[in-house]
Amino acid sequence: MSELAEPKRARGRPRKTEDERDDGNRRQALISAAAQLFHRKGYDATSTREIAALVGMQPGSPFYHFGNKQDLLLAVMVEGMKQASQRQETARAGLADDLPPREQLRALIRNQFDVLLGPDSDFIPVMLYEWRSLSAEQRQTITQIKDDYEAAWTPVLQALHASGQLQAPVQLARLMIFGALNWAVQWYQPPAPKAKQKSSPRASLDDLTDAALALFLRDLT
Amino acid sequence: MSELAEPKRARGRPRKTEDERDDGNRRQALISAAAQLFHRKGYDATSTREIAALVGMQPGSPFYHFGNKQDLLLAVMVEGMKQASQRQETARAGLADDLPPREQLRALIRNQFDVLLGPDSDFIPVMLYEWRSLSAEQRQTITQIKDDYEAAWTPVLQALHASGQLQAPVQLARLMIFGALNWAVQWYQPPAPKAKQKSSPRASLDDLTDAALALFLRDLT
DNA sequence: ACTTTTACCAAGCAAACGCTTTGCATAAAT
DNA sequence: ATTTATGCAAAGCGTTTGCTTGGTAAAAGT
Repeated sequence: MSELAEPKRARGRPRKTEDERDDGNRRQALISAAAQLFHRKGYDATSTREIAALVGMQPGSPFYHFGNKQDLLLAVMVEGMKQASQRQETARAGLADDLPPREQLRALIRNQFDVLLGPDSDFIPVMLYEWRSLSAEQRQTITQIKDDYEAAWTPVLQALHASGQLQAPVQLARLMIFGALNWAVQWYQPPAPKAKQKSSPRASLDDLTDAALALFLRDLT
Repeated sequence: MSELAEPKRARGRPRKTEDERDDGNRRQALISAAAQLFHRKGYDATSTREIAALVGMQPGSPFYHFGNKQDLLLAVMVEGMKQASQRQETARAGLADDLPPREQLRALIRNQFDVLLGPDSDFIPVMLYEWRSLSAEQRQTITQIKDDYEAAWTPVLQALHASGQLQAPVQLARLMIFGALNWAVQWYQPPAPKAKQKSSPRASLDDLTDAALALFLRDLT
């Protein structure tokens, strides 16, 4: 038998007053929540209901902001690449042009570790490990953005190759270097400040950067 | 209206005759099919029905051989690691012990590329990119096997570090090297034998091995 | 000859999923 | 003051999914 429809009055959800308006940032909240969950559990293992719950919405409401789940995934990746490109651009702008290529590479690597492993670093790992779930056209979109991002590395690597500090062919070297860095998402755990660190003292992002440079480059002494 | 139940007689599925018996290898067929699909589409995006269909079974039948889908995933990974360990062991056995460490590393890297990118190389990529879908205990199982596999690299890297050919700290170097190699799953496309190769001539696995050695090691001339 | 085990098929269940639809409260625009 | 647009809530629809259950033909064991 059907239950009697109880009089649905406004429940305890706090209504927004006029001074705490959101403009467009409920959409941003959805993107952030999706990035978190996609990173922790993966795209397929995350339901749109979970994302909605994390921002305090009802199960169907995210589909007002995004046509479907895939579009939300794409938005996460685009947002991540936008941030990463901005960071990389400001990092490169902060360096003198005549700085030795080794130091330019150091800055690029350090920035990449920050984007991959630093605080609020859910977006890029999602892009790296969930792009299979995009449609073909969406894939092309982010591939283009990613290629632009990675293109900034090539001249630096070419300079290092010309000076003999980098021996491997530049294009393959670039792919392998990105592999070495991006793979850190799989194993890196940030150093625990107050822990005893008895067995394996965890490395900082600066330590990783030093190790990467030592691995890829030979110094010309 | 419900359709009339048509008399269900045995349909055209070919019954196995006695001389084409399978013994235990229907289970193996399931593992292989699962490895293929998990590699192409990912674990979550692959249904057990697809796996069953690929080996010619009915949707419920795989659960006779495996308790659930996760167990099948674990079986794929264990099978892959068993093969990889065997290959690595025979590759190491084929080398003289006093071979220069650089050549030992070359053999290890070449074997890893084979396992990752060679023919029938679905198992290890699945292990590398789908381990999140395992339960905690299952993860521990394959982590142990993987650690054993990777442990073989440490003495070689230590020898290279001692001789000055490898500058980075050994443990971080190992992680980054595996990253560089494993990442190739994301971008490598085998060379097309008859293609024109006008834009980017695709590299062979030997080329990749040479590039990796050139990237990581400095020769002592 | 009889029983047990193996390896499935055939059918379907319950839950979860992505997504749609309708409606309503608020704010902005006219 | 009235209309329009925005940003969801509420409810649910249809499909897909992992998995179960009951049966059965063939092989293996006794």
